Amino acid sequence: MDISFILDDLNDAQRQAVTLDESHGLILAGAGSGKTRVLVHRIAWLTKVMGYSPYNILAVTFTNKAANEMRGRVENLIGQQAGGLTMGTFHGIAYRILRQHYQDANLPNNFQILDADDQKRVLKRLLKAMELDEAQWPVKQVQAFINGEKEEGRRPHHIEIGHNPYVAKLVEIYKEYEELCQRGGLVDFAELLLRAHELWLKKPHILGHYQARFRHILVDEFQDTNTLQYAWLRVLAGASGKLFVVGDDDQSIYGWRGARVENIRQFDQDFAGTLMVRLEQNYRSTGTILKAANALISHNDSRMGKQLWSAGEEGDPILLYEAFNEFDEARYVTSQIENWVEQGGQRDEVAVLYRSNAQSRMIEQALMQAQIPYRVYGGLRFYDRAEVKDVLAYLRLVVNREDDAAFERVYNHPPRGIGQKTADSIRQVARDQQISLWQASQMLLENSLKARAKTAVQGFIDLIEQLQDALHAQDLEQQFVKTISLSGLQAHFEKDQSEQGQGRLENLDELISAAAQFDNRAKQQTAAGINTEESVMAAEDESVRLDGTTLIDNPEQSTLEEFLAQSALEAGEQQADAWESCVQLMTMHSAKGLEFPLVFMIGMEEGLFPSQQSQEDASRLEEERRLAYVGITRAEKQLIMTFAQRRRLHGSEFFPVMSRFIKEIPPEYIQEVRLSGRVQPTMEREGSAGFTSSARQNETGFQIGERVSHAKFGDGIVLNYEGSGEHARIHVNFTEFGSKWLVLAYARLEKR
DNA sequence: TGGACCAATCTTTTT
DNA sequence: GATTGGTCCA
Repeated sequence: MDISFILDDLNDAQRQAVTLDESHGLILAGAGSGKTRVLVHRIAWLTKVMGYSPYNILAVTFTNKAANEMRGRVENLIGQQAGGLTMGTFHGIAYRILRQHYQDANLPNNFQILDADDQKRVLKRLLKAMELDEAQWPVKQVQAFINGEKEEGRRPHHIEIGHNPYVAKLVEIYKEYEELCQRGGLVDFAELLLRAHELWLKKPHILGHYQARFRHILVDEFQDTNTLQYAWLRVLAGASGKLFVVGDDDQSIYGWRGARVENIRQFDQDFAGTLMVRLEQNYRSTGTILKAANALISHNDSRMGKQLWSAGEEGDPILLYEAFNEFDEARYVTSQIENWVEQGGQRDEVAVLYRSNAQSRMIEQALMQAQIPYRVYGGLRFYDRAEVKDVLAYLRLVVNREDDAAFERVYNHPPRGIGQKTADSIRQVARDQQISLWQASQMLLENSLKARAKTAVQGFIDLIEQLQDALHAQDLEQQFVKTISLSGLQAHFEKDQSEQGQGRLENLDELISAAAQFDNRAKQQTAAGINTEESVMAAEDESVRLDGTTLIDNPEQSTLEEFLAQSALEAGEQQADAWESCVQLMTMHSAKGLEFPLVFMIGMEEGLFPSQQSQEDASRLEEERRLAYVGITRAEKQLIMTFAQRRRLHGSEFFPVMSRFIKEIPPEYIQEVRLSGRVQPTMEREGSAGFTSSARQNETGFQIGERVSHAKFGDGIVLNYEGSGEHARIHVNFTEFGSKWLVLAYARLEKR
């Protein structure tokens, strides 16, 4: 058999990884070293050469995007056979397993997924019901605690309380939250994994099935796994399954959300007979960029060790620009992008990377002014939008009346006269009786409710019942159309003539067409069902079935339920103006896995990057350094770093120092930019437009050193001023209150 | 019930 | 400084 199509375009290290024998594999894949290629070719090798059925292979990723890309590339390589592979995110796969064995997992068959936002709302309500002060028990912290414990695999009874009353209370909340979710058939993200893990431990025959089935488990971005995911993989692999994990300890940047670099560092100790392969040849960046990256990351201790190299050109030095302030920084970035385009470059070949989202604003303004189209990554994605979630909540309630999270979201949205008091009494009854809000409403209807409230609540109950009837025997698209109109959401948003209201209506239309599309695909899948059935038969054990390819083809689940699950598990791409070539703006975190010919790293300053909060702790600082490493290695041809002498942040002025990460790059790879016609910093003042550097004009009417007085702060001396018009601000050192920046228009300063 | 006003907050984010 | 969440009032 001709296997050249699998091996021909691989380098030695890649080939070694792809052709590993029956052992565990740990592939240390540097940035741009072809890690996806190795995964894809490994799958081809296993199926075409080693003779494994696609049904014996599981490939796990963190994001849907990665899963989709892998599936596409495997299909290109091995064609139709790829359909039999089980591929997906940790959460997606856990979900399918729970669906398949919902009874054994002690879940109702219509259980719903609670996304992070829903979870927060549920917790908020719970804290209120438990009469806990929100200032003392911030929802965010409680949420982080519960998710953190779940991700460590701990239930409330596992947690060591000791004599800590604070922890004791958190555990109590965790416990109540758990009961609430169980009653409502609600499963949050961490719960998906934890339940699946517990299911395996409790039901050996189910575990045995999956262990027998998944002979080879491939994992992408292994450095990002948390404790639970690691345990999950370990249990699944069992004594005979083979793990093939690909990752890069130097690119571990999610420690703050539970990822453990230790998982990749200690892998070969936990899995005997692991063969390690290093992929160090980089196909992305110039020699200079790689050397700079290598030098930077070598400042971290406890690395597994890796040196990226390239057979390509050395390329241009990294450019370093010291801006006067953030305006100047943005202006410089913009002018460089204009140069790039003038010299024949494309706008979408350019990425501007920053540490925190707040930094995008300046760049956006400058790009807008220069009329350069751009796209900002991050922010709300489609299924996260409020109006979309509203519609989904109605449907969730139709599917599962016990879903309190959905009930809370829509019982009075759009407004239908169920006020605070009525809602409170419903919640009270629900809590006292340990029943759902839905049941509590019905109970209240039977006895104590004033006429007006009664009509309102009855109206809502009738609406949901009516919706259910209306949806019966309709296709998915019609179900959404009906829901949007009957719920009153349509009319509600139509009333809003603003741009925002119009946008919401458009999103609802978009949701309808997403539903139509999903339905079509579902029907196609069913039509091709014979094929699927055959392949399922090929699996070794029919006693427990897992449909590996899709969520479809589960007779107990309606298309609507499938759609609801998918919308929770895949928040959806945020729409981009696809037809226009855009400059890409994003955080360094979201840049991981991407590459661009021209990359800017802006705000390279102590306090910003590395961020203030990471300065003290050595391990967090190392993570920041890895983030810088990720940023640098995104660049293919040219890397430009900038920092500013002064920067306005959170409303006040700072004078930052250049980031240590720049100093950690040997100077021979860096070229400092000096602009010939640059305005002297002391002379430079920003007008209200922000990007003109005219000489200082004093529009304030005050002089530096002048004595002034303020109604609240008393007497002081003018230190400085800036801006003009209504943005003009003045810096005053008050005798009693110290120095403050005041907006001149509001301060009503008086001369003394 | 919605608008207006005030206070608190300000890494990074996928599922 | 800008956003967000909460509270207060017509």
